[in-house]
Amino acid sequence: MSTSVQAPEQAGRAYHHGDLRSALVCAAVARVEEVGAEHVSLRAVAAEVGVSPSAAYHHFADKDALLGEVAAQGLHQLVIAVSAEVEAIPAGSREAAMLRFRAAGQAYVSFALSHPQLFRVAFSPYCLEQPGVPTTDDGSVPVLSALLNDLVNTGGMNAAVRDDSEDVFVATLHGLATLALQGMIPADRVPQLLAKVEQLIGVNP
Amino acid sequence: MSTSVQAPEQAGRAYHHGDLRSALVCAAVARVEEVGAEHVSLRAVAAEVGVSPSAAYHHFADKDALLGEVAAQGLHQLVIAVSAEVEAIPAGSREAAMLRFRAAGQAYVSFALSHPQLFRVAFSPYCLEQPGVPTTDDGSVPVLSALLNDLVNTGGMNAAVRDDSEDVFVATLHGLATLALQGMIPADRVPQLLAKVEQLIGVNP
DNA sequence: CGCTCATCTGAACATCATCAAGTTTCATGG
DNA sequence: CCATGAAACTTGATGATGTTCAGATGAGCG
Repeated sequence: MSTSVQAPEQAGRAYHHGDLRSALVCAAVARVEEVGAEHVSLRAVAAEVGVSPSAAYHHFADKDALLGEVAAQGLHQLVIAVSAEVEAIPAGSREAAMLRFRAAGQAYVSFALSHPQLFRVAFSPYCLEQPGVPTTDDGSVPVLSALLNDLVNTGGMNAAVRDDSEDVFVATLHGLATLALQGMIPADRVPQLLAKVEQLIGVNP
Repeated sequence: MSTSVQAPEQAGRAYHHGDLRSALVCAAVARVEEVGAEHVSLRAVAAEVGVSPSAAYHHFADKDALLGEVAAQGLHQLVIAVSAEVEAIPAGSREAAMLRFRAAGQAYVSFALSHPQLFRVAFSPYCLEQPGVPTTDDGSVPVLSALLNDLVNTGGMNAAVRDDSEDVFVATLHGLATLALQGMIPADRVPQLLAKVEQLIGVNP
């Protein structure tokens, strides 16, 4: 459940060198998930870590920069979550490729619904101010790109269809997740809609 | 460009009855578009209208409620913008239905790209706290629902395909708009992708 | 003319982001 | 082993912010 950002080794210890930067990001992520990015205060985050508010300014230019890191973390965790579900299914056959594809879609939406605030901040303006975030060329979610390659290679998808399908698929997935989060699409219809997407996009059973 | 929310009739006039509530929402919308919802201050909005900060509390429970109204306004303006583009094309023939369908998609994305901050706040948690916002049954964007009906009626789309296609189409549209806004899909690829979506969703030329 | 009520103001409070200056801690080289 | 300097953190302060509340103000009604 936790990721690359670690809490300090020993609690209660005086910090100074125990990688405060990561600890702050970690606490900020937690706080964002609790109350949403718009209600997070720098001071509360610092207090949770047991440090004075100004300490944060030795690691981040301002509050927005901290939230930018949270956004990057959110994107990262999303990729991790999707990858984990996909890689839990051994690759190889065409059937496997399809199962992995399906798992990716479900994992994407599941992540959004189980970490709503983190998902939201990951696609907020905060992550725009952030360098090193996966952009277009990188593919918004590289895992998905790889999955489509697998599908094509194992014959589960027509190669000619692939290129445009990638962005469309990613967009649909993201839209479903967002609208479901917003309550504009009932969450229980999502699996059915995902199946429909598969069919439309040209995944051959 | 402006919508149902009006500025007071005469500038410089003492308010007191000139519909402060609407004026505040209007100013808040402007402020959101300038600096983004996360950087809007209640005080600045009040000042822009020429009123003391506390006056706002006679019309809104708190700042979040004001931003909730802004979110609702954003959704409303989105619907208006899409409707306007669609209705600029006279209905009737099958070809017209298709053109209208295409116009709707383009209008949706255009609105997102030209009013990024307003679009974002419209699909933020703020509008969840808001009653009377179009939800599932209403259809997230009712215009789109009507458009699909037209397509089916004029033979531009198979009726059997329609039902699931609606949510998928809306989701894809929304995903495209969101990711384009985020820079995760190049804006200049959007028209091409919209065409692809049309084809996938089963619009018959 | 005077009453009343919703509307708005003023001043106040707690909290917030941010910064300048001081203080602690640590690693390092003599 | 200890002085030295840089980096990490704290203290204290400043101005802006959200929010509250007691009162002023003005409109409409009797």
